[in-house]
Amino acid sequence: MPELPEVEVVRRGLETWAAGRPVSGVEVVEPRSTRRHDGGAVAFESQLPGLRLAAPERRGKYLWVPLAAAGSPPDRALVAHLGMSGQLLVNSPGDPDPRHLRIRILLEGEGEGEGEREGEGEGEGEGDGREAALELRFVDQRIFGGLFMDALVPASDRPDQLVPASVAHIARDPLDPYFDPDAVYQRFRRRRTGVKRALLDQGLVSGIGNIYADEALWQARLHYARPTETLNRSESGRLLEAVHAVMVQALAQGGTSFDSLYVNVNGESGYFDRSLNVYGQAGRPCPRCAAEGHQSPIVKDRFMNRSSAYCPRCQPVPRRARW
DNA sequence: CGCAGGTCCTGCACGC
DNA sequence: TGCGTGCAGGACCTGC
Repeated sequence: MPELPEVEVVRRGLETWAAGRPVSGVEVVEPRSTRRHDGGAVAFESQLPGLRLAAPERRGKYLWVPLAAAGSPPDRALVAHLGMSGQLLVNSPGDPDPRHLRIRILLEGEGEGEGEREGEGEGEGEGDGREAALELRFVDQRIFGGLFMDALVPASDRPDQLVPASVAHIARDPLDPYFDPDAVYQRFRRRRTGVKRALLDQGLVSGIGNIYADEALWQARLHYARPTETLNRSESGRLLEAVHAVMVQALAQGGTSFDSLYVNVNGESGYFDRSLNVYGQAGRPCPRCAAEGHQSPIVKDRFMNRSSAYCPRCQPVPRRARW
């Protein structure tokens, strides 16, 4: 499941392979994957070609590529959300289609102005690959994700920054240079909900999904049902630092190479195999308690239609709880 | 058949 | 009464 670190890996891959290229063609294979585009698949296919991709940006789990018409600065963006199972892949146009291909976007080579096509450029020319056409593919088994275009508007807190209108309600994430932990703490105090709900609310802090929420809560030794208004400043700070640490670690381990013609987004980063302390670990001993000589198996609860894993010993249920 | 979960949408309960 | 806001839960979707 792509969370912030996985999306950041995709952003970097796009920056390397796609930025600077003009779109020369679009095929929407699955219309539901463009359901958030105004006008749907037909409009998407007709509006995107001819625009040039600028440097990709990200906020939380949202990724966007500013789009510019020839001779103009970007005023809109191609927005991507990977949902539960989305991938963005960069391929050569002739490569065989993957199983759940939903959208393909043909990108011209860099540098060349007009579409110079000379036979199949399959094995010829080569160079550094910058001149060859590429195919950007959106692959998504469950169709929770999608691609759409949207106007760029000034960010509410920093009018010099542009964000897609549909992303304006998403809070800054813990890796954002302008992320403000104290402002989040103030909002925790005003809320009347449990801390895990708050962590998953993308309008409060963005980029956190179910897996990293559980991991960060474990790291900060907080139970998921702890009422946010009872957190003190140091607990809030500890929690947000834990979220940051979990994301940085995942990025370091999941940021596998994208020096091949393949943008890695499969969500199977090494992080999932090696570093999970509670998520998916039900029944196994809590690593922290084990290190202290105690045997304390991880518990899995059903909660807000999701699983929540925690250690009952070092993350005890609070006296007052908000589920 | 139930489970996996990110986001949008709906509806409810407030307070003014 | 009406409106805005905050919060909770369901719908969406497919493969195992």
